[in-house]
Amino acid sequence: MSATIKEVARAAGVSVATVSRVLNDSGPVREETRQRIRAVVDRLRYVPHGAARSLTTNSTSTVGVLLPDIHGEFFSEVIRGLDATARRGGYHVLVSSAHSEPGEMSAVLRALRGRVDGLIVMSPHLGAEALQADLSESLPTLLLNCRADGSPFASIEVDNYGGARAMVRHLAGLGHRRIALIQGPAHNYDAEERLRGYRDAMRALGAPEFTVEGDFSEEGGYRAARQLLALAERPSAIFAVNDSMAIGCLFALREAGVAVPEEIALGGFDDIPIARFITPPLTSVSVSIAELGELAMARLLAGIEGGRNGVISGIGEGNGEQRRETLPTRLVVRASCGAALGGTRKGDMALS
Amino acid sequence: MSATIKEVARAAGVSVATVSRVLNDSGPVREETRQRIRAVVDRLRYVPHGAARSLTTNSTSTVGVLLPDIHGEFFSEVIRGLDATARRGGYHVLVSSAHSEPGEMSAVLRALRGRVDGLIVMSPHLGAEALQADLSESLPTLLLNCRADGSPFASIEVDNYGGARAMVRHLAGLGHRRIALIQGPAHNYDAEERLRGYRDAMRALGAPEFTVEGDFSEEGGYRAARQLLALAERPSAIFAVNDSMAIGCLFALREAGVAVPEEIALGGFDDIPIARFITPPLTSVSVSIAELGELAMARLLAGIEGGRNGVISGIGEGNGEQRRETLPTRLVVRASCGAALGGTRKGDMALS
DNA sequence: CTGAAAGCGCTTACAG
DNA sequence: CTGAAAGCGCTTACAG
Repeated sequence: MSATIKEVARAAGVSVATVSRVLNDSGPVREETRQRIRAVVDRLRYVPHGAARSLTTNSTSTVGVLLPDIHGEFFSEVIRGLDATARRGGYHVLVSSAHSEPGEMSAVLRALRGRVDGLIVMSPHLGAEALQADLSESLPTLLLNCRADGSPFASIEVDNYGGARAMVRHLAGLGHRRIALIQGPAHNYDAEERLRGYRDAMRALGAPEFTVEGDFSEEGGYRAARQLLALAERPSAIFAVNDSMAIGCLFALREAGVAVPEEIALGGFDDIPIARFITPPLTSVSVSIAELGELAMARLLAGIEGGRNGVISGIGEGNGEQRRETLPTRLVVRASCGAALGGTRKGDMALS
Repeated sequence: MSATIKEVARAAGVSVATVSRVLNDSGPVREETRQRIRAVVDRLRYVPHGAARSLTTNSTSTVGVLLPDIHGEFFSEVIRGLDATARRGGYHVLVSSAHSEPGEMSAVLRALRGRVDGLIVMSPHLGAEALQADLSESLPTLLLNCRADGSPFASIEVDNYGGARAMVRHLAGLGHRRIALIQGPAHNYDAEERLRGYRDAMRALGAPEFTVEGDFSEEGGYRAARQLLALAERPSAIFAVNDSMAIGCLFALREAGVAVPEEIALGGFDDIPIARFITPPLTSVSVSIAELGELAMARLLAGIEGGRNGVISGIGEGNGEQRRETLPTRLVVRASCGAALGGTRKGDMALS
């Protein structure tokens, strides 16, 4: 059992009120008293009891983060960004991951009451309206990579649409017309936006659309590639909507003896660290995930602090002034698309 | 603002004590009363206030998880396992990541007081003795992949040593003697254990040791490979102590026109999902990370519940009966080491 | 500058 | 089966 404020007070010969004041730097305290108390605090290794403080201040210094069932780098990176800026702001992060079913999501959201000062919800499966019932406008909330149209909450998302368009245009610029798309999981917002970008770009080019199902996994990319290879008229380029699938696809192409990029050009999305270290290095759309996490947390904390000060924040304050931000992507051209043929790692070219 | 227990009590025409009883299924309540209260709870969407409950029960239903600054799949997987079993047990997870400096670690550990019922600390940089000062024997604590010798806490670790030995022996079995090792970051426990496994195995074979520095990144593997290639007498096999480095290494070999596995055989560690989809597919040591997380959380929760019931648990109960568990690894043989030459994905062979 | 006391929202003996 | 009351460890007006 650790010490309580009462024990500190007794040991320092003061009231708990005074101890509280020096702990929180609130109210005036005689310098000598302050030092005496500080000394006792250190000696007793006293740390205020979180729950007690939460109860009286009605704030928890923690934010809840709900993440879907995601694998790989993305998850790590986004947490890294979220956690770093949370800590800098003096907040803790309560995570809950692997929410594929809506019911689970609801349960967790409920359980968080009184435990968090705000919420970051990443829900590529569920649109904002589906979440609405479980979200409270009185709790600062930020939607991440979520279909957020018409929701009263602020949101941040990656420019999936723009990134996908850029990739298609780049491939088209290299002379490709038969550009196939390996899709992401059904009902996934990121995947759908990338698909939309592809479609619009293809339409603008007057090129034939050409899609095959996928699921964001290497295995899925592999299977999709096999399907494409079985086609009478093969595509001249393949755009996998994430790098994992692009890598699975590349494996299938190599297995089939198809030269990349000579026979089929290849592009991915996400620009995971491994992308530049496969052969040929993978052209991809770069997304700064950690930055996404940082930005999201910064916005949420601003909303929380703003709400505390009665400032209108647009973060679940029910004022309808919900902010919506989009994080830009960047096309990174490497050898897999044929543009940088023979180029080495050093030859990375970035097109904003 | 959400409803409080008092409002529920008033609306149901009972005392708060009775409401509390039905909420917690403690004590007897007339069926009719129970139903009336349940109805009000639902109507008001009442959820008990976490902090208040924590304060009176002196338990938080949350466990803290401290993770080092790790990237990639590992992080996601371990969280997935931890979170899944925590939720199943009715616990929340407070994560804090990116602890590279000891000071940071201390600060976070302090801040967690009164916020968690137990702790999982993954600290490959710091040994248990370094953590000792910041850990309390009165708080159930489990050390993950941490140099835990002589600590009063329970611990779980991956069998890095055994996995590395298995890899070396396998390579040796294929006729290799000049087996180079690409090391992990200095002072990293996992890396050191893998190194130790390599050394012992090489010594047992009477083969010459042969190590070069690395840092667990693709880039580090790339650089290490360049060093090895510059050697007058090149190794005939390279064992990178993680897959990311193996992939960077493979890239360098290919760039230099060295055939894998014909000229140089290659092995990694971790068996990340991508391992089987690179060319050639990577022989690696498989670790079930999600399982590691599940096991760790299960042990911790048992310790927490046990402590609650006064049972001796060996999880930071100060009784010196600290349990130490090791999660086995599995060698997965693919084409990169030359054993499965010409084999396809389907040709994965697993040697326990 | 300092202290006594109320109150945050719960749970839990203790009575009845 | 049910309720009144104490208490968990804090913070914060309110007095002095």
